[in-house]
Amino acid sequence: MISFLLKSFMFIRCMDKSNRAKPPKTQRHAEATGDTSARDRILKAAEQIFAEMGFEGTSLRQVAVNADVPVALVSYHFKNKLGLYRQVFKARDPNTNVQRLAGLALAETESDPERRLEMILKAVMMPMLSLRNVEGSANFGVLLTREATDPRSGERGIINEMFDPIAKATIRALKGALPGRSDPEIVWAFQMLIGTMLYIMADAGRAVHLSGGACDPEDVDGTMRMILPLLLRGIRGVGS
Amino acid sequence: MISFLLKSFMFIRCMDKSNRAKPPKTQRHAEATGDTSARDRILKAAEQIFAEMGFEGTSLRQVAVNADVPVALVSYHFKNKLGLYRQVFKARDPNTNVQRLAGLALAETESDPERRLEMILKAVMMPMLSLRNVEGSANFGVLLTREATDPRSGERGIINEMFDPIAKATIRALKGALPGRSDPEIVWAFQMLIGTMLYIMADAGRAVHLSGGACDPEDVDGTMRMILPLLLRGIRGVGS
DNA sequence: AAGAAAACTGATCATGTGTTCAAATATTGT
DNA sequence: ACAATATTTGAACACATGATCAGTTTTCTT
Repeated sequence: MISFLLKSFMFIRCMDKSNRAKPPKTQRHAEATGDTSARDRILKAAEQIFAEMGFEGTSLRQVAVNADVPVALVSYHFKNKLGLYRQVFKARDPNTNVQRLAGLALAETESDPERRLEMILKAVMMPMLSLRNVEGSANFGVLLTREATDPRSGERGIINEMFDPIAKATIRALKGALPGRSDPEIVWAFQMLIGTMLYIMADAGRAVHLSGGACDPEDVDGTMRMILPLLLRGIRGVGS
Repeated sequence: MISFLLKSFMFIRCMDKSNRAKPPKTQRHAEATGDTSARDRILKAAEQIFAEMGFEGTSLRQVAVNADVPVALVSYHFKNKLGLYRQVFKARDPNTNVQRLAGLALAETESDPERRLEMILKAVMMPMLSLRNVEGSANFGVLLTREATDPRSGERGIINEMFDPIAKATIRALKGALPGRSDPEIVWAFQMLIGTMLYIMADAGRAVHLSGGACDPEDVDGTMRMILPLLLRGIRGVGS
């Protein structure tokens, strides 16, 4: 009788496990077999929920359910809710910022100042905007916009830690491409660039709504074709 | 003995009350005497905390403490956390949007298209940016930026309900001031305008940080002097 | 002055939160 | 094969949350 109950329990437990998207394996085994490790699944789920609900609005239990792991495993891998949050950014950091720095380096080689400025803007915006089209990366732009406009972001220090290098490199590049401009002019131009980019990344249908469908941030190429001349003309200015 | 205990209790209770910043009065009495009513104090405290902590991160208890009222009073006046949130926006709506519509109407009377476009941009941006300098209003810009970039904003409907009129009026004005431009061009220009404005409003020291102190959004006039030409040149375009 | 309505208050509820812990299981290095 | 280490698991904790309610006080109306 007891064994029957045990078997029933095991069966139910087994069924429950089998409902999981992917059988849970340890990290190293997962890497070997090509499966996503539990750690990666947590990160992926966290990115999505953090983007949708914000830092405070996200519950670790919801993350755990979406990642198909028990809650305690989140704390084991990332110690804290804040630790998980920071790791989500850390995981995205290299991919986008390396692309940007490479683009900026390319721009430096362009002698025509007209085209040089355009390349700088493209180098900064493209790696971010095109995340919308990369499988499973669509949420990061929203998350980044949240963090960049959150007053409590300073305490977490993520923006300063992770985006100061690319920000300063961009400002330096702009200064090189726009000789004669004052430093404040350059920084404000940079702020306009970032503000516009963030707003587009966070857009959840407002552009479509206001334009009757003509403007859609999902269409990265179309968006760039329209927004780049606007920023370019504004930053380049009348005379130069 | 019982009366002694009662008196002690009353005394403690009285002391507790006397610690409150302002003696709580009912709404009508408060209006008559010029004091801030409990309802207004709740709204004011809510705006500040919603801005700092976000919708999910805000606790009604914290709002109640800052407003110096018992928690239950918040639910009494605003039914819900969401009800409170919506009322914070409703309370700010007329002041800013009336100013903007008035500014747009003024711009319509300007015949010089050059100056007309400048007046439109000023009409849209100034009422928002200058909130930073209005006593007790500094937080609303941050709150609005949060809401405008929150994916869950659609469910609440605040942005669509409250800013569609001014958005469409602005787009109409831009279209009038920029004949020959396609509709998508106009909408993307509008998005750049709003994105830049929101990012500046939400700025919590990043502009100062990147510019070494030269760029400070707190200085509304200085900010407008720098950011307006950038947007103007971008939107106006080369030919016109 | 008296009754009606509005404003206020403290207590309580069910629920969900982040985090911790000891025990079980799997993987690795020797 | 064995010990050491890394990962996984369920249960539990202490605490905060939004919301509700009955009862009191204040204000308004007549």
